[in-house]
Amino acid sequence: MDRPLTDKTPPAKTRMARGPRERGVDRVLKLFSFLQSNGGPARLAELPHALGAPKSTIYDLVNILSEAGLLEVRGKESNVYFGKLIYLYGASYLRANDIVARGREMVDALAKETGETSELCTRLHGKQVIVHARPGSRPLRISSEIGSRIPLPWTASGRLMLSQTPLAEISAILEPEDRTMPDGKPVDIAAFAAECHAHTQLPLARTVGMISRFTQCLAAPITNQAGQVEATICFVLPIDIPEEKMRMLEAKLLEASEAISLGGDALR
Amino acid sequence: MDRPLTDKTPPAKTRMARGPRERGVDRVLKLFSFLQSNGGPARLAELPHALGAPKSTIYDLVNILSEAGLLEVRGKESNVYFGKLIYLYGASYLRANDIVARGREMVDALAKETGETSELCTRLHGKQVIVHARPGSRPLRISSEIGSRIPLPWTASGRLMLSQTPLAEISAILEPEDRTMPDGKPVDIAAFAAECHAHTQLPLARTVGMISRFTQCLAAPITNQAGQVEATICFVLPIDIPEEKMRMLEAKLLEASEAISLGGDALR
DNA sequence: TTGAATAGTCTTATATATTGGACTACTTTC
DNA sequence: GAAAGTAGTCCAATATATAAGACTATTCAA
Repeated sequence: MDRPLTDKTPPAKTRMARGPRERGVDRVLKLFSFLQSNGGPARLAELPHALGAPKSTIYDLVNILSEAGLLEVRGKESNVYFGKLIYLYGASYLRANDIVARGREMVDALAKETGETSELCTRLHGKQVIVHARPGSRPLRISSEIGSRIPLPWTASGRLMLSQTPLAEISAILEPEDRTMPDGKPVDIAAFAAECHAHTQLPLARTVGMISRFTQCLAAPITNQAGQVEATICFVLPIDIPEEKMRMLEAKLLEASEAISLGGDALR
Repeated sequence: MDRPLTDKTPPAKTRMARGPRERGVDRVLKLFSFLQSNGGPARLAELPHALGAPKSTIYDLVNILSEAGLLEVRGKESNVYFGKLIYLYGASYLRANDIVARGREMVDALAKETGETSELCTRLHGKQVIVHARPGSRPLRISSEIGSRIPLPWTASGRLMLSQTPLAEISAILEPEDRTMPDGKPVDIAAFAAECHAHTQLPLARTVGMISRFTQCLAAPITNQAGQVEATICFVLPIDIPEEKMRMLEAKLLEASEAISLGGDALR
């Protein structure tokens, strides 16, 4: 959905170390996180420095993880990246979450049908994550990398995903880093929460020129059986789209949203 | 490719514990492995018993992992399964390994075009793994779950994936559990290695009635830039397929194999 | 309601994983 | 070929994560 100013996935937060030694599991989480934000393989020898971790620890853990298949180490440069096994686990996730599976297909269909960039988003802590995206057929491609994370207040989807969340919880969810708008202004949490809650009755959300001056975003919720917003589908559009086409896209999106959502229609 | 007698993914091996306490990382690996072989969410309270691990450890680790997003804990039953983040990491793997990405597409295309069940396989230790599969249009569907693991000696793909591997290494790769054929007979490693090496010159591999009496498998290698067999594409077919159609399928498969492989054509 | 079973939390001790750093092996540079 | 740098291995010490188990909370049955 709404697109980031930069495609570079931000470094991503992990729990702070509380002493001179750090848990193996935490090191692994940071390693994964680093690899993803790196966007590709990293040299094994670089990792200790990049992660602020001792050489011995990293060499040990990479050994274990690559032996298991979660990581792969390649070439004489010892390039480290995610391995087959993690891919298979990801596939298991997909099989178990058909909302996501069906959402993906819907995104593809919408993009193909309308020619507009379409995305499937979810929430991870205080950010939305682009889970799947299909660029439209416009000459100027507005693309966001899969996996890129954007603070919830920056996006239309974010408002939908928090539409059922009470103020206090919203406040708890948003990390300090998620409380600044793209233009640098701080987020007024109360006002933001109000915007979110407005969408309890209003399935479509729209933000205009929020992340980029020249784009707008139109989003619809996908709800699970319990009626909670689990994900959103959205279009990323140029701001100057004709009124009529806009209507059409809104209709399509609503239709898609209803087709995928699993009932309990809290958002009508 | 070749299909398993049972769809149930086997428990999968992990490094043995060497004392009264076990490393956190190892517990995590076992947990992941268990979840996958379980085929779906498991109750949190069951996990300590299922993994032979202390309650406190598992509760602790699941907390960390679910907070990170690698696992998700749902409902009042506390059902534990893979989370969004692991899916995103899997997607990163896919982006970095376009052999797999293109192989998937090819499998879909082949299945659609020929109506036969088609699969993409890789190797993980002594087993092959089905990375992607598309069932054919036959009334009797021969399906293998994505992620299911089959000992290399049971499959045509296995022979291709070991075609460049020296006997000693093959012997090291095959775990005890991978050295028994479906009918219970032990694998003659030397003979098996010879079969594998035969495929250095011969791109197509075929096994008839090996896993199931009524099916055969036809496989072709996918090589990386270094000319190593990284994966295979294959058809799973009934044994009684007409000679003529067989020829056609062989041609298709060869063509596909050449289209995807990244050169260094060690296998001609 | 009581009782029993199941699920989850918290604390404390000790077995060991993490760490620093010395050492080796390998590359690159001059 | 020597020197300097880079990559990887190995070992021993101690900070702490794992584990045991007591405890609390919740669910279910009668």
